[in-house]
Amino acid sequence: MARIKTDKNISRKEVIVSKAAILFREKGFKAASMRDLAELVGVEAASLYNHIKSKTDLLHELCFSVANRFTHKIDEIESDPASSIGKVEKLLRFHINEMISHYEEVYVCDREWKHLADPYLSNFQNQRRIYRKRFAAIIETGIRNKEIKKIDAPTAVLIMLHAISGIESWHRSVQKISAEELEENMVTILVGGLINK
Amino acid sequence: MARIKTDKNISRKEVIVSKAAILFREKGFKAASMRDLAELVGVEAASLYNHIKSKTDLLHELCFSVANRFTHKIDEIESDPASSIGKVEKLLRFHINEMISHYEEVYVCDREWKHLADPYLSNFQNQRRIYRKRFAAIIETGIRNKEIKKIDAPTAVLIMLHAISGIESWHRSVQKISAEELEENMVTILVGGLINK
DNA sequence: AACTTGTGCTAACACACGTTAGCTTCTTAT
DNA sequence: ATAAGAAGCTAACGTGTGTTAGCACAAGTT
Repeated sequence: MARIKTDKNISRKEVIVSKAAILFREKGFKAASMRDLAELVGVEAASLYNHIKSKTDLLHELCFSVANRFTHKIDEIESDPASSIGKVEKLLRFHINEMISHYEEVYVCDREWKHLADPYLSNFQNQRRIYRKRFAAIIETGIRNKEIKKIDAPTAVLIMLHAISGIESWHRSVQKISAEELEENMVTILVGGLINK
Repeated sequence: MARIKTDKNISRKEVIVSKAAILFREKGFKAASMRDLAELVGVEAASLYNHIKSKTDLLHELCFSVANRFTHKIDEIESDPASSIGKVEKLLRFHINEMISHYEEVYVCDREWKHLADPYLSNFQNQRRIYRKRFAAIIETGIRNKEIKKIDAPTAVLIMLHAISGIESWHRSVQKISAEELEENMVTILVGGLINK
């Protein structure tokens, strides 16, 4: 009889959720089976249900924990006395670091949210839409300030957010530059592409 | 008895493949069932097999037709007497236009290739790796020429390619800027982020 | 020590999936 | 008109899926 190993302060459910992130990232939500997950956790599939409600629930858990982190960060940044370009850079660096250090969860949230079920799906889409609007608003302020080139702000947001998800390829590459170098390169190119002049 | 409608010069198989692109884009490869596809085509699921070999085969078809278009384009651009930055811009514009006008196929190729089966999977990964190296090589030449900032070329490639896949969000947004504006904005930001001063 | 709760197991269900077999019907060429 | 091939249908297969029921053992509490 195999027990799920837990360190102090980490519930068995949390262990399952984080293993699920790894599995969903690797295979995709639909292609990952509960039996796969059970094997990864070291237990029989049915045993998982002592800790979780359903497979979809795992996805909820992952998606909203990530989404909430970003929402809190943009709250913080909006009330930060920095220039617009400074705010953009801060947000960008936050995204990059999240993608580097919480790779699996962020990636799964990014790519697999489509498989959420209503009402979570609508909630998620809403939260996402609002986040992007707030991000775009920061850029628009920068454009009015002449800090930022005259560009379409939603397009700029879309470029940034998707460019960041490219860190997935960095994670899987064999010859990696360091995380710090990666961050600096991304900021140089992306912020460099926005700055007026 | 419902027949698959075909215009001149479009085989029934091609109709199925292009409907598959739409479906796979919307639901993801694994979540899309052959019965879904059949309904979209206007026929019973079993009837599809008079025209195609398997579900996976549809994915092969899609992925390689897209990948080959990009391979041919980079062949063409490499032997083009343009500056490095000019080459990058041309390739970037090609990607953007492909993503705009062959949305479903390009998107599916981008996101669902993981579900290819060997040996196609290895072939695809190989082709992709080589393509990215060639793209990076163009950028590296530009860096040596001082046309392009001193950055990590593979990172620049990764940013560009992923930024482009953000056009997905543009497609699904209600208030769209025009395709031309989108292209110009993306080029401004991305090429602008590379140019040395 | 006794009891309660938590955690695991095996077995099984109901269902959805990709695909095949076998037959019918429509289209086309002789 | 008829034969041949293309394209459709229904029925069914085997398999893998998420999940539940029912039971056994372990841990924690009184």
